[in-house]
Amino acid sequence: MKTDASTPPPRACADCRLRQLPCFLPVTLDELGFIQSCRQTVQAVAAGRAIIAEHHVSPRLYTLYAGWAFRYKTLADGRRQILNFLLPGDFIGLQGEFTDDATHGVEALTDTQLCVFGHDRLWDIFSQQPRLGYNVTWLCAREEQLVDDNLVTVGRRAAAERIAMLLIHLWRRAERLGHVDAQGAVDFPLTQQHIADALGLSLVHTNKTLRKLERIGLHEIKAGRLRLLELKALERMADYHARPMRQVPLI
Amino acid sequence: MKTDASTPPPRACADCRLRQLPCFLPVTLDELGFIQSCRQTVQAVAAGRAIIAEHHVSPRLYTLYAGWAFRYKTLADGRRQILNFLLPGDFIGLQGEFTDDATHGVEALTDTQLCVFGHDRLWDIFSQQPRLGYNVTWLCAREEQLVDDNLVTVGRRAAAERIAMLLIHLWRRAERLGHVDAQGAVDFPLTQQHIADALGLSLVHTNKTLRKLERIGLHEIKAGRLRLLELKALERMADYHARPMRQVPLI
DNA sequence: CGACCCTTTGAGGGCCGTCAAAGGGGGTGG
DNA sequence: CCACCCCCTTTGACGGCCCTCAAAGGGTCG
Repeated sequence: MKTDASTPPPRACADCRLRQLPCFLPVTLDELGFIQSCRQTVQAVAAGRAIIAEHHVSPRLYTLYAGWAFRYKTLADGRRQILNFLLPGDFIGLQGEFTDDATHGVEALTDTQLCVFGHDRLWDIFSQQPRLGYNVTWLCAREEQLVDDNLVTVGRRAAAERIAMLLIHLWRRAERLGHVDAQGAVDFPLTQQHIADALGLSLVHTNKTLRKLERIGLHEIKAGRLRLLELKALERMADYHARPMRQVPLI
Repeated sequence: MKTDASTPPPRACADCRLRQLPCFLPVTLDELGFIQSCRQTVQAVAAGRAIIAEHHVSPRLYTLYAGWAFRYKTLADGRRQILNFLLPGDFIGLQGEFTDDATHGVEALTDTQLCVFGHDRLWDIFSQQPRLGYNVTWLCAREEQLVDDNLVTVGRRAAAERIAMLLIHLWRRAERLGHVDAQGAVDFPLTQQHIADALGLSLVHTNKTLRKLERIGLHEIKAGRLRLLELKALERMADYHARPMRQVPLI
């Protein structure tokens, strides 16, 4: 039902468990071989450790194979903003390709497994496999959408609306990946501090608002798993509009 | 000194006034010819009119040739969030390529001139001119950075810090394009409502904060032009860190 | 000259931030 | 196996930043 973050990606991309999920675009055998030739190595990063350190340029690109991570930025005095969460299949490190100073950090939220690509292969992707280049752009545009959405949430929604939004959003992303169990629950590894940092709220107010939503029976977070008990009510509260699910690329 | 929004782009891309600016990456003659062959037509959009209507999928891509615009999203009850501002050279419409529902609107802030590309040419760019495909990704990643920065601002900065951030940011972008006059002023076509919508503030509070910064002499907005009188103080207030200026692609 | 948009200022209140402290749960070491 | 510790969660108190409501002033265009 879920991808085990302790199992590294298989040696052959053809055996990749992610690729077997219906939410990812199929690739040709040729493209698959090319992707595998780009894959430098495999790497495990433990929960709480940096995948890309803030203010450091990473010479690598990654595909998140298993586990959750997040992109973030911090101000000089320590205030932190989480930009978006990364789930299996997400591509990491593209921003570093086009700027001299690394702009944000990436941290593992759970234990993670990563497929590692040398950044010098990025140009090879575009020049040798145009369709994969197109897909890289696709992934980039898709990540920008996530940030767009989060910006609207942080800029214009009240605390309860923000939390409703985040819960629905993450639940849906986990659902796509087949992580929903028979009880309608998904793994939910965020602490309330993560939620606060993603939503532009304080920890205390995040806790009070979460408890309020839970008390009126909209959702339940128990033992690191999230269930949405009143999806419609949450969607109404957040002004959430489901997007049609569409296959996305996987590099 | 500034690009006149009433002058349409020249017939030949080789005569493009934007391309003569040092902030844009040079292209080969071959690429230039290709870009011109992709350019369907030219379009003027008056201040306040939609370039891409919210909730409509645009079958077109644009390069903003002259004038300012902005991307935004609105909630059902009318609350609006501006995601980022668009200045000459920015590429518009990429998100629409990869999702079924259009996710955001684009509105002209001033009178604008646009170069129009059919969206069916996007694939041609990747397949026939890999380097231009790479550049499209570059532009996409760069726009995401803008949204990242704005998200940090809205999520974690206080009102005065947000405003300082926006003023510096927009001034710098205009400077890159050579829009600074001898008095250190740039065109600044935003209303306070735009500033409020970009920063997640109310109009009233935006006004009061702007006046406060102006009263202590940090900046001046007069006759639609902005001057930064105390750049260092503004940067300290905003925790702003200048990024090295680097040439960017122009499609 | 009136209409409309944008700016400006005041008053009052509520949402959310900070400070403070206790409770719970899992891991580690004695 | 128990004790301790650390991290995360939870709750209360209080204050301030920012929101809403309201209304007047200025500039431009028809």
